[in-house]
Amino acid sequence: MTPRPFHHGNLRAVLLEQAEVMLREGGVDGLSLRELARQAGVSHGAPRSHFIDRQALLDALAEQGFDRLTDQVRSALAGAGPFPERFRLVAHAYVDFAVDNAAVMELMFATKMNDAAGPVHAAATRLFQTLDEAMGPSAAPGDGDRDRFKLLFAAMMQGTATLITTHRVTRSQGNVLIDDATGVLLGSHLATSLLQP
Amino acid sequence: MTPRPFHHGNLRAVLLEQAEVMLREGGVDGLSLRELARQAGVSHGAPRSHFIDRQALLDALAEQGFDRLTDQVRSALAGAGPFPERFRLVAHAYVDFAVDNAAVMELMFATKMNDAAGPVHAAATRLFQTLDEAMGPSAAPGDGDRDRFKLLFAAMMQGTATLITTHRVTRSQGNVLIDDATGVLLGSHLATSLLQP
DNA sequence: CTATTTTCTAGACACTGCCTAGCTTGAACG
DNA sequence: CGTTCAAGCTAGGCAGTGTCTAGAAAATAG
Repeated sequence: MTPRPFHHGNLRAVLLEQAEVMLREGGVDGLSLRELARQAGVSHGAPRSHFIDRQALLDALAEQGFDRLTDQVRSALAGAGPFPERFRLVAHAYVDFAVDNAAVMELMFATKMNDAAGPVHAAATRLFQTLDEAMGPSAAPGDGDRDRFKLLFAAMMQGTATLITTHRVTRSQGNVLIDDATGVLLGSHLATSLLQP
Repeated sequence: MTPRPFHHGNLRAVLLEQAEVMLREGGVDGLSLRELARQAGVSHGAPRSHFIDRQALLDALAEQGFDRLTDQVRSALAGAGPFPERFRLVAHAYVDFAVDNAAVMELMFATKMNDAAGPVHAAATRLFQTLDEAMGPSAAPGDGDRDRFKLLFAAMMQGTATLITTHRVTRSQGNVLIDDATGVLLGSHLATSLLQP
């Protein structure tokens, strides 16, 4: 057996990758730093060089989650056509991510992540900016209706995702819910300024 | 010092009460069975007679949370006047609870609570039924629009609550959001069957 | 009064996160 | 090229946790 080199080389990346697997299988509680080190073939203290805390690991996972969700929304937006359809696609992309990554979503929207500073909140802000882009070019900066519409849309997606991941609603019911939500939102008076720029 | 009697008498109730205090102060992670036993003045194994698991304790707290939220919604409904106002009051009651009991809400809507059986899910169902009553008497059983409206309303409240508790939105922004949401929902075509029974 | 069941105690075990001291290695620098 | 130096890793230890067990104490039932 060739002994593993002392320096792993890219331990951090491996840990993050394995951590997400563990997260998916055993939830947040099932994520142990020591077990993670064991699977990576390093000593139990090794992860500390890359993540000062267990919470630091969770933060990194949450940040990664926000970035991936942002990418998913962006790519849904890339192949989007006429205007009302854009929101349907974005909403479905959002909820799809939430369903496929329920454990990560739980990290992303944990009350722990409350410090407005920090990379996690920054990643969340990036996601919000992407949602902003979905609404097309801003007519006037500080558009009140526009911001309120965005929050409404975000709340709708997040709420729907929660209802599905907590099994309060089936997946297909969730799809109907998304379509209803986007339909209702786009039919509201808050959307008029977006539809007629 | 008079020694505490061997039998505590109502340990379960005391544990639940103290657990909620600990939950509020230190979050889910800060809730320790041993510390709980210490505060109650019993041995570390005592809680096991009432909660087989740590998870069983969390389940009980979640169930209690659902019941309290249901009560809060009910009492908001009790003093409600004209129709459109009912939803505003219910939504505010819901979100108020979520803000004041963020840690408990996290338990209530954790992905762990996924078994459709069990008292937690039952308590959640009771909450949903209460939401149903908020819509007034059902015209026809199995009203599709009615159910879709209910889900839309639930998703809206839950999403708004999440946005606030995760500090993505301030409390006052949240209040605007709730009013916007109820306004938009009640102006939608899904609400027509409710407004004209 | 006795038998049984519930409630609690006390000890043990495996496991966890975190801290510390020290070894190994790659890289920077004179 | 040789020497520092910092980063990455090991290994041991500590306090704390959840869970299991055997058994004592008390309430309850017969």
